[in-house]
Amino acid sequence: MRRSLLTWYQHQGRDLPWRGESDPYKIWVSEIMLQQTQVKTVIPYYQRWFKKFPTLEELARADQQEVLKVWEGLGYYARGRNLHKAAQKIVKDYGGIFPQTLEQVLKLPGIGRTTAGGILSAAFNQPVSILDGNVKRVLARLTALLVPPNQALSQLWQWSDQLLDSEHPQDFNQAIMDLGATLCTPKNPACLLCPWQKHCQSYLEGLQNQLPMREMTSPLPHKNIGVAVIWNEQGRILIDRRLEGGLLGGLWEFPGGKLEAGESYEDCIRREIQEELGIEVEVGDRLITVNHAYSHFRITLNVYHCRYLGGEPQAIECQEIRWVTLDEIDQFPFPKANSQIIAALRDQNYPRASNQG
DNA sequence: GATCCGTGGGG
DNA sequence: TCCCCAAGGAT
Repeated sequence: MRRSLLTWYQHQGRDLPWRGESDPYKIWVSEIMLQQTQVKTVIPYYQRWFKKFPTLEELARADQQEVLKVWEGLGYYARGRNLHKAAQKIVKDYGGIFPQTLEQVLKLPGIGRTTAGGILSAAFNQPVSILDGNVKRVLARLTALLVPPNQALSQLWQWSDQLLDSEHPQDFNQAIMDLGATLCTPKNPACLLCPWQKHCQSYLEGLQNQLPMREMTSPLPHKNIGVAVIWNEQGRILIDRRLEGGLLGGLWEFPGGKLEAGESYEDCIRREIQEELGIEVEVGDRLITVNHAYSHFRITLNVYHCRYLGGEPQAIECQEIRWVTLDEIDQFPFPKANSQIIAALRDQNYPRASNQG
């Protein structure tokens, strides 16, 4: 059974930029980028990353803002922040040499059991099992698991451990992930091409399109947000850097906040700007409305041009604030929903600028 | 153990 | 348009 998978992998495995790579730094970066993120999305970010941070030492020396700028658009920004923190820890604790024991690797921020197994098997051919989304799906189908995978994690880890080819852990882990990504897909699995067809309980029972069982999901709540593009008399815009811990931590944004019951967007924006920045603004024309879905809620950004009236801007509910021109704004990492606001500002501003000469 | 944490693409 | 889900980890 292991042999049939490895033979399939030898002929049908994907050719990916990090395959055959022996530098643990490069393996590590690929594993972090691939968390909850498809290969196609990762590849351009992966290439760009090493132009900016060719070595682990250069990553450790970088400023967090540079790291987040390269990560901009990839999402789950704690991954980028943790990559940076872990690089500094590796330089400090291990002399810049990526650690090679499971215990040490698991202590690095952003690395859990699956990522640790992925790194140790891919970089050092160590027999450490993994349980990513692909493996969960493959094993759930293989065994015809009758509960959602996340309700049977200890069982799935046992199966992953038992199946792992201890003679070829590097290729085996890559192979089972490729199987899940290319044949044993979430919808319409290509069972006729599968090397494990004869071993697959779901296929034998005709259940491959019913399994794995779905996880329980609750409907996403929706929030309406008032957002301010605050202009001063020099034609600069006020942006703020979000607090470290939570959603989009460390990224820049246009200030604003949640609309309260019975409140107009004008009132909301004046209130939020006073609370967060301690300044007064006049709310003007609506610039754009942006709908965006995060992983656990949806928002509508109602964006208004505002005029700065007075008060000294203070970083009350953020890390930092800055007045910037539209030309400078590209230097700062912004979340995706905000990039639509920037695009709208450009569209609107260029004709204005040309009219003014 | 349940929640939080982004974004893009497919059906 | 809407829902699903993708190389998960931290709290």
